[in-house]
Amino acid sequence: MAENEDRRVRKTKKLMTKALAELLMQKPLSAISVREVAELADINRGTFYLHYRDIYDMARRLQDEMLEKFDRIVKSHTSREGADELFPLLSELFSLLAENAELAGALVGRNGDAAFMDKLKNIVREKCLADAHIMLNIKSGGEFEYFYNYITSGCIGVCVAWLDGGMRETSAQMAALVERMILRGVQAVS
Amino acid sequence: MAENEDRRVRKTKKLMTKALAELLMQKPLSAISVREVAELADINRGTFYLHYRDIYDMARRLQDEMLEKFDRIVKSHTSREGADELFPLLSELFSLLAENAELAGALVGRNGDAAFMDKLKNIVREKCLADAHIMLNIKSGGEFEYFYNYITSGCIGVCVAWLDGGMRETSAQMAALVERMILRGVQAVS
DNA sequence: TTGTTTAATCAACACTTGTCAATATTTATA
DNA sequence: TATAAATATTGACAAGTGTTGATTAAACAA
Repeated sequence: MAENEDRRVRKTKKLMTKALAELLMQKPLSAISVREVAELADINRGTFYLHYRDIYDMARRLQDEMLEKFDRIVKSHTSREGADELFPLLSELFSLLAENAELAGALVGRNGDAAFMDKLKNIVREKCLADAHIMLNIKSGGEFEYFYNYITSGCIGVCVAWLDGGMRETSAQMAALVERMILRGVQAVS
Repeated sequence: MAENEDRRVRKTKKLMTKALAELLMQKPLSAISVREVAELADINRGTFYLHYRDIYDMARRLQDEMLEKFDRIVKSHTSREGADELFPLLSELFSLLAENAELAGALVGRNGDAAFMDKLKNIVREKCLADAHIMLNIKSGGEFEYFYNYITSGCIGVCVAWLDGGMRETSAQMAALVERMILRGVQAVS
C-alpha cells in the first residue's frame, strides 16, 4: 500500500481526475455531467458514485486536496524567527503545480472557481501577514491589502501562463523569476 | 418599480427562497431537488430555470446576496477615525437577520455551508483587523487570531440560537447582549 | 385604458441521475 | 497458491433534469 489506498482506487481516481481536468478546460463545471467524466475516463458510471456524491462533490474534494498540499508547503516554510528565504518556498510550490499540471491548470484557468482562487489567496495572505514585517518592509495597514492582492493575483496569473504554455521553464526557474518580481519588480535583467 | 425587478419576479423569487430555506432546515443542499423547491413554492418547475441554473446556483446566489448586505452594513460603520461604537453596528446586523430570518437561519444552521460561514467570518475579521487597536486593546499578532475566531464563532452561535428560538428578543436586545459579551465577557449582570 | 413587453404556465421531450442486486475481477495476505 | 476482502462492472430502474414551443396572464408605460 503505497498511498494508503487500494491501487484500483488510485488508478480510478487518477483517471477521473484527468477526465474532469480535461473537461474543465472546455466548459464550466455546471455543464459537465457524471456521464461525460465516466466516459472520458473510461470507467463505469456507477464507479463514479463509489467515490463521489456528484460532480460538485468531486470538484470540491479535488480543490480541497490541492489546497491542503499548498497549505502544507507554505506552512512548512515558516521558520521560527519569522521570515525565511522566498526561493525555496516558491520552488516547492511550482513543483507541486508541475506534478499536478492538468488539474491545477483547470482549477485556476478559464473555467476555474473564483472561490477556490480566493482560498489560495488567503493562504498566501496568512503567510504574508506573518512575514511581512521582516521579509519585506511593508508597514501593514492599508498598504498591506494592496501588497498581498498584488502578489497573489500576480502569482496566479504567472502560474496560469506557465501551465498554459506547456511549462517550458523549470520549477526552479519560475521560482527565481517570481521571487525577483516580488522583491524587485519587473525591471529587465542584464 | 420598487426594487428594479418585475413584481412577479420578486414574488417568485421570494417563494422559491422560502421553499429552499424550509428544505434546508430538513436536509443538506445535495439532497434537495429542483422539483421539490418548485413544488413547495407552488410554482412551475420550468419557472425555476428562468432564474437559476440549478440548485447549487440558487444557493450560491442567495448566499452572495446575504454576504453583500452583511458586508455593506459592516463597511458603513467604519468611521474615519478608526473604530466607532459597537452597538449600532450589531443592532443593524441583527435587524438584517430578523428581516431574513428563514434564509439566514437555514444558511447558517445545521445544513448550512461551512464556506459561507467562513466568508461571514472573514468580513468580521476585516472589521476587527481595522478596528482592533482602538476598539479593543488587542496587540495584534498571535492573540488576534484567537480573538477574532472567538468573536465570530461566538456570534454565529448566538445568532443560530436566536433564530432557532423564534427570535424572542428584539434586535436591539441582542445587539446589547452581544456587545456586552464581546467587551466584558459573560459575567452575570445585576 | 390600451397596447406592448415581460414573466409564468403547461405539456412534452430526450437525456441524465442516483441507486440497486448480481456478478466478475483485482488486491492483499495467510 | 489459495482464500477472503475490497473494488469495479453490468444492466436495469424510477426519478429528476434541463430545454423547448405554444399559450396564458400579469405588469408596465404611454
